[in-house]
Amino acid sequence: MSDGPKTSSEPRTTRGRATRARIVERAAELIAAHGVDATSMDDVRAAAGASKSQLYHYFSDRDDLVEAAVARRCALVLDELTRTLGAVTTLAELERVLGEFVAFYEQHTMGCPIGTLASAVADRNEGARLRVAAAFDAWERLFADGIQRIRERGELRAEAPPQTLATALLASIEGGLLLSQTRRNAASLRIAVDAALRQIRAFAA
Amino acid sequence: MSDGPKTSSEPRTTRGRATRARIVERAAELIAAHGVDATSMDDVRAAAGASKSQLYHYFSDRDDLVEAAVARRCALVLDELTRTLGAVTTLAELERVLGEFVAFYEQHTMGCPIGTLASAVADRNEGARLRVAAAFDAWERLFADGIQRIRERGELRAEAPPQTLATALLASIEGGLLLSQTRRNAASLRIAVDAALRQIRAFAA
DNA sequence: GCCATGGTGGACCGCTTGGTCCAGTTGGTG
DNA sequence: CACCAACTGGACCAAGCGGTCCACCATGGC
Repeated sequence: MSDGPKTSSEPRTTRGRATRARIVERAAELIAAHGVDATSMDDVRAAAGASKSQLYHYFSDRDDLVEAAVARRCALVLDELTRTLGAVTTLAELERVLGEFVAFYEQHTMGCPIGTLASAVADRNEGARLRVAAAFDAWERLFADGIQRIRERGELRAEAPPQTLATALLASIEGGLLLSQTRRNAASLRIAVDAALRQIRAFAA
Repeated sequence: MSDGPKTSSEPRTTRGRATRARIVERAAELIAAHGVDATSMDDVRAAAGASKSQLYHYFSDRDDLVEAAVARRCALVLDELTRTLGAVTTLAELERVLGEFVAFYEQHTMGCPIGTLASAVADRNEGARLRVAAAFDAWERLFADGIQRIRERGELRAEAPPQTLATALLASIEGGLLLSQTRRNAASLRIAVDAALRQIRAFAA
């Protein structure tokens, strides 16, 4: 489950693990800041204070490093999402969390950390694509589990379908973020999220 | 309204206009097929059967050509969308058109022609970003106008907000396409579009 | 028929890119 | 403490990139 067959070599010493981790960490930061295509191996090398041979010692090629960095970034984002969504058990909490989410993007005009990776990687790096797909799955499950808890609590009727509602909510968020990023105006995101939320509320008991 | 201040020179002869158009056309095709970042000036040059000096005669730099190609691609896509959405006047027609839309993506796994451009260009080419934003606006308006016609026809109640519903529908489509493209499975798109449609149907008279 | 202007061909340039190679250092184990 | 695999540094390379330059061709108004 750790990773694909492409990885050059797994570090065997403490120092090696630290070096590899430093490279992945810096690569993930650079990619998050400037995008996959605008991040070169040499940028990573410099930021990590490593040498060329180290990059190619731990990663078979650029795609391999990108995949690791994408996986790392997804893990970080999912940590944050789990922290805010993992404990949601009421409709009010879900609405509050999503409200804060939208409020954040009203102040920081940017794309979705995961969605941006998705379209940068989808048709070009199969390994990285799978990592992003897994991140979407995990995010969607956080929504689905939360909705299910709300339902079990009795706030939603039994026929409310958590999985479907979660998919629709995630799609609204991703689409809303793309529209808002392109328009440099968070209004679209707010409308999209409100619509998805209304859809859920339609199943209120 | 024609274009920005960056354009090197507008062709003054029939031959010049043909050459410029050929370059833009091929650039738009290559970008649609392989993405903005994977399309080099030399790829365009070869595909258009032109010389380097011609590219830089008609466009000040790569960004300028990308902007023109993006605008061209958006225009083509919008033509098609206008053809299918422009005449929608009933809920059933809207549902049919969207059903065909989803069906298409169930067979051809790919991203949204416009959405893909959006995220490739949003933070890197301001001129192109504005073209994509305008395309989103036009698409959204096609939806809004259609919903309004449906409402005026009496199929939707007076309080149905065409503009808001159009934004939510577009966001659902874009998000659904991104999820489906990443997952290589059109199920997410179908769910997202169904949800948006249900939202509209909720205002049925 | 001349000639200015717009259009064209393609060699050329400096730079960055992903990737290779090998000599040297480090550090855990027998 | 010796050894060997793991690790490191960085010079080096070919290919591809965006972009420049200049000599040459086409054409329509005088």
